[in-house]
Amino acid sequence: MPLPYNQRTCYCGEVGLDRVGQTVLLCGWVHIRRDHGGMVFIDLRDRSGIVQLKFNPETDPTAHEVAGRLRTEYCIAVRGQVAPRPADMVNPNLATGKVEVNVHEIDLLSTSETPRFPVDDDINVKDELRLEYRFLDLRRPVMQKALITRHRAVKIIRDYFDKLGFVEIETPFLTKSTPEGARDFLVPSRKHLGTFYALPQSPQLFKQLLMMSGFDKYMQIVRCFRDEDSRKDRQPEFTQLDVEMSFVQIDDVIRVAEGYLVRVWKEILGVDLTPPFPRMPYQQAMLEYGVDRPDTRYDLRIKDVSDIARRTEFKVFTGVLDAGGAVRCIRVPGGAAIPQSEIEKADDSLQNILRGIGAGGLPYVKVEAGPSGPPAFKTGVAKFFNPERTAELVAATGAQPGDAIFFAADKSADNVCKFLARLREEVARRRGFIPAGMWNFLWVIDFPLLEYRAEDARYYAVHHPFTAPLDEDLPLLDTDPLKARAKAYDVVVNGTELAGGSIRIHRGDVQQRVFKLLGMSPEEQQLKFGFLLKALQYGPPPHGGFAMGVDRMVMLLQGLDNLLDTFSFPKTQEFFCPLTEAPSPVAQAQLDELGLKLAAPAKK
RNA sequence: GGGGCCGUAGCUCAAUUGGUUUAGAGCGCCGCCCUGUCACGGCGGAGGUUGCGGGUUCGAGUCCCGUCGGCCUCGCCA
Repeated sequence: MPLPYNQRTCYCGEVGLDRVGQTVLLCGWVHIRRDHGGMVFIDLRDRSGIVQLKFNPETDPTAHEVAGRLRTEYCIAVRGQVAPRPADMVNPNLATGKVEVNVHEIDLLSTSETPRFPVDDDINVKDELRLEYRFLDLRRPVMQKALITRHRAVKIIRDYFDKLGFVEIETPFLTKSTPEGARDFLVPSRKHLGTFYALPQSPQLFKQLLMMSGFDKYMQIVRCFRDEDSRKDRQPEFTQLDVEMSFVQIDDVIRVAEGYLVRVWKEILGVDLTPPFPRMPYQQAMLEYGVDRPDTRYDLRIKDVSDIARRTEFKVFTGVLDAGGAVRCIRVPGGAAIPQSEIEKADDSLQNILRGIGAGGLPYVKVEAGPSGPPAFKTGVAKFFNPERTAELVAATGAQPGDAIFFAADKSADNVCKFLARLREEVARRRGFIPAGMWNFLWVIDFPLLEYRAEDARYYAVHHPFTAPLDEDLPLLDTDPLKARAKAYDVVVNGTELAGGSIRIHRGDVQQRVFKLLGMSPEEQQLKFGFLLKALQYGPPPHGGFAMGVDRMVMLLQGLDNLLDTFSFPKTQEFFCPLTEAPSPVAQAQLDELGLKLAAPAKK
């Protein structure tokens, strides 16, 4: 019998003791049916939770008859009376477990095929299948919670920035390709045959132009597109909080960014962060942690022991040092207890993991109490350390009996960083050095402005080509560009880069100098960035800002290690959408209209 | 772009060195029974082109080649 489902009285999860005696009208999906032949129980689910419905054949034969035909995921509306459960029938596992609804009327709104997987929190199903049936996957309470949390985080951001006087301004999705940086997604133009728009990798230049337009506080929650291979924490399209401000220095931007992070963590997690967050120069991060996004929840800091290594007889050490490399190590407290197999034998041994990223091996020593007092080394490369070198290394690392010391040696110091950074992570995880519930926020600052890539023999911008150098490093652009530091900053939390930004170049002459350093001729500069250089001629204000990965933030807030569940409709690693089957071939007529001819027939 | 692992019932998995008939199990599904369950229970049942194509072999889920898809990883991601 038809029920006025538009007159729903409340959500399932809101049916509690306070509603006992009330008549409620509920809408939702059949979570599970328990049919006793006589009495039928249905768990009804909506986005708020689950409540038990009771169908009694004696009092409500018509409704009971319908209930007997219900199956999982049928969509129904019911009207009935809320009743307390008998004391011994209370279900403590259900938020609404103290009550049930005696259903008098039911309306079967639609039936359902048997779902390909249960609509439950704990499922063990391949991601691909979940994506194909994403509409069912998203019915699962844990997913509903994830998307609602995402909504709340975004709402907090908008409220926060609105209150501070920021204006949210949309920027184009169909824009100009900028070959610098990631690979662009291209969109062919029908009006201008043979030319292409690119989807924005970020609204970087538009937000700078908005500063030149006088909107001195801009923000946008915006989709960005990068056609680079995905990872479990990377999707081809993702969402950024994009912020830009005029007349600011680094500290001003950092204060604004810290403010919203504090609010989000407080309001979503109830966690009190205490600004200002610590700041760490890039150099220190690389030396002590091996990465520009240090996880400071555990120590295991890297020590450079090149001086000691040089005076050993170990050819691996002396060899890389002669070649201008470095020898560094980390001390692992209690590391002597790590079994040999885990260090060098097993398939997933530390050594094999390091070899997988290019290390030659994993030299190490275990530390034990020496016969006459001072610690001694054993196993591994212990034999290359005479008593003097041993004492020096013990002093340098603070090693105690029972520890292990792992070395990385390479003729490239960058590689040494890479190896030990990976080792830190791996050891911390395996040895349980990562404390739960800790949120270590920090700013990494003083990034180099440029890096040099030998493969095409030119400089590249570490952040992006619009980042300003530190004022005192400006002269270095002509003398020693690699030494110039940038007015750039990244927020790192627990080893994840969450946001990054910079003060931008707001002087045309400086911008052209940087472009030139990046190997761009004046003609090329005009071709690629003429509009920026033009705008810089009309009273550009000093400005800077940052961008933050919203998806990544939501991932952190929910304790996920996978970005997929922060998106409503994500894609697989190969950028395929199992739900819509995008991308797909298009009609020949569409290609003709765009003046496109395929070099090879489309697959599938 | 490179490397690795994987693909068997609706789902998650099993199937000895290539060899036993009809490729199994749990869950789910279908039917009947059951008035207080909430992991409901009992009895019965259906369900498979082992991703796809080729090859080796007396014989292939198992071995080889190709292909499609998924995941991990290196490169890449200013």
